[in-house]
Amino acid sequence: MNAPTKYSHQREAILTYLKQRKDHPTAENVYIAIKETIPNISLGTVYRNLNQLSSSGQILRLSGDGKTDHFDACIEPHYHFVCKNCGAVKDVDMEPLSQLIDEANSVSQFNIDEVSVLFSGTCEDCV
Amino acid sequence: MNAPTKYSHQREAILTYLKQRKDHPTAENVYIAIKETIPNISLGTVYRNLNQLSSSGQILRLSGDGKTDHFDACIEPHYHFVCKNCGAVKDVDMEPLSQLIDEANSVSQFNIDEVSVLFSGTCEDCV
DNA sequence: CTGTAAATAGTAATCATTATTATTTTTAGC
DNA sequence: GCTAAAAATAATAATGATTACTATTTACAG
Repeated sequence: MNAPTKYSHQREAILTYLKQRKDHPTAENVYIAIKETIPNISLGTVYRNLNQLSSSGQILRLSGDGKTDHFDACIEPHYHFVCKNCGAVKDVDMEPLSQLIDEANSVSQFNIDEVSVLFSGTCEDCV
Repeated sequence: MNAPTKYSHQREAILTYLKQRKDHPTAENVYIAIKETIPNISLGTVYRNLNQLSSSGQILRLSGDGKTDHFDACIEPHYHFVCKNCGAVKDVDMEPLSQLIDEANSVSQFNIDEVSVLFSGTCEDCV
């Protein structure tokens, strides 16, 4: 089991901030936003808490744009899109395919429990 | 249009090496392997050529394990798996769903031309 | 209250990747 | 085969994202 978790004002603020966003901020985005209310918060604290929140399943880490990770407080399975031009990460409002993981497990020797579906192309703001 | 491409011994070796691998090496892996035959090759050269080969569509870049990119000389659409324990990236031998991109385009305003499906869990070597 | 362990701020360090630059290779035209 | 221009290279410095370190602060059980 993991180390016990103590309450922290900073972690609370990070989670609250993420929950009220519909986009998917990076650690840097979160850091800048939280500084408005907690001016002396440290970037390391943001990273540590994002790691803790995602490994405890409270938020989702979105890798895959190759560079920086993005974070999503909506932990329901859903698909994402990344714009090759501006780098924005957005939700794709389609029904996730429930059979994907089962099918992958049946054709492989792996023990699969997760799937990430990431579309890419150009977003509506980058014509 | 891109800069014209001149032949290079190093790029040839990198592509040949990638084609004969069934796993999906990182830039570092490629660098170490190619050094066997071209001892003074530079890591920067490996990165530059992997970038060039992937942006010209000759190889595939696999992001998504969060850390390092992996490269795949098989450019046919197919799905991948990453082991959360050892980090290995492997192929999943299932038929890719051709309708995924169409469906995502029909429910969104994005101009989607690519999709990456990445399963994760534990591989057969990490029991 | 008090002790202890977790969390923090501030900073240094690491890792993957890209940029820079002087030199070498490729290759097209003679 | 030579020659010249452009691309590619090796070596190294620099960057950007993330993690590690450390002294101090905070949460909270007894």
